Amino acid sequence: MPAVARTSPAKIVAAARRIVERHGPEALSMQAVAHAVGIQAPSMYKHFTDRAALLRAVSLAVAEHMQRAIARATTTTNASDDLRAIARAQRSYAVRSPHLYALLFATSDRAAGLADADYAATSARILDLMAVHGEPRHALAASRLLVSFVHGFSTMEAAGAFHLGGSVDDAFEFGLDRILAAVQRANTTQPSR
Amino acid sequence: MPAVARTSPAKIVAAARRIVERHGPEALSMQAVAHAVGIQAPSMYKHFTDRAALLRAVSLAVAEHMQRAIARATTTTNASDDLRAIARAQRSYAVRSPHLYALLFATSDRAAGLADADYAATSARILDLMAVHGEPRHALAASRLLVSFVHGFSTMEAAGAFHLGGSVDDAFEFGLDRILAAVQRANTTQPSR
DNA sequence: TTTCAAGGCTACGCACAATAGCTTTCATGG
DNA sequence: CCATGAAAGCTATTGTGCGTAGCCTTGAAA
Repeated sequence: MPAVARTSPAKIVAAARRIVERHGPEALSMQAVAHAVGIQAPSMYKHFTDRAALLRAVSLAVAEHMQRAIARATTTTNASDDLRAIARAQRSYAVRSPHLYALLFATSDRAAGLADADYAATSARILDLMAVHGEPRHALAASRLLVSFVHGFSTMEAAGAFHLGGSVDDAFEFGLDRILAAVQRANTTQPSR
Repeated sequence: MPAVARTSPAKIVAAARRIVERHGPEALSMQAVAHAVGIQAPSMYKHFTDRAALLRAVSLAVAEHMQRAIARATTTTNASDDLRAIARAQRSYAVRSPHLYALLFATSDRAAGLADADYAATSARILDLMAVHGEPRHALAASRLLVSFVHGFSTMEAAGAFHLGGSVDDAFEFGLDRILAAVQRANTTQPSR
């Protein structure tokens, strides 16, 4: 290859990620990232075609990171425990890094939204686990129920929407318990009440 | 009052709302709104201190509009029907106007997020209904479960996240059924299975 | 050693937010 | 019946940020 190479796409993404994590996506200016990696703003365009592309790269990196965190959380001992672990890992990530989490679901004019393929791995894992934990014919709907709850809860918690008192942790566990019980396979040891 | 008055805050908010609804929040420039109401961009600042204030006003108008839609949906015949109706109304709104819906939950640096008070009415209504439908001591957690599901599902549907086939409508009704059954009061006529 | 492209730079154009300061219009009070 | 003053408009301007144009440097490869 050719010339001096003062930085790299990976370093740029890392710097951009840090900025978004701390100050939100609108704080992500090409200039800020450029200075963080020691180059001038226009040189950014040698690595990413535009700001949207950079944001997409950050989204992708975050998605991979979160999927790894989720994968690490599963114990593979039993399906419902794994579903719980995935749910907790997702919420934990969302609350710890709300800006990064929001990025994954941003729909704003396709600026940073991820392609279907990026969710495929985790979706498939949840679907498989749900087919074991519950009735296979309801596995898709049950997965959507669980995933919607976890995503909605995490988003609202991160946005500070739960302000009526009561333990937010307890509410999450309550929801998790009720959902898993409600979609549980009939012939299991634990009865539904 | 004083002078010509070619427009009004209400008209400006209406125009701004239309722009956000159609093209998303980032399409909301002061110039675009100004032209839509027939004035020049700097004159906008005679009505709103800055862009964030305008966006906040739009959020508020949308919140009121959606709350009215939700209030209209309730039949007051029985608690679980009302909870279902509220859930369906919220999802319907989110899917029909995803940009406006997203605005209500935007946390981005407090740009457009709403204050606690704006949610109070609907929150309280759901909490009351849930106290009737389910065990009162679990009403808060059960409300959070239901609301999280509805919000998460609506957001993900609007973002096009449900792409694995199957009926999205059915999945929503499935989730609603299971949640309401799972938090139902014990001494009710309808058994949980 | 010559070439050439990657990766850096400065200079620039454009879009948008926001401010400054002027002008117009009408409602009110002398 | 005017004089005043505030509301609401305007043009001009500044600042910031995206993105492009075009030049320079360097090292790898021919």
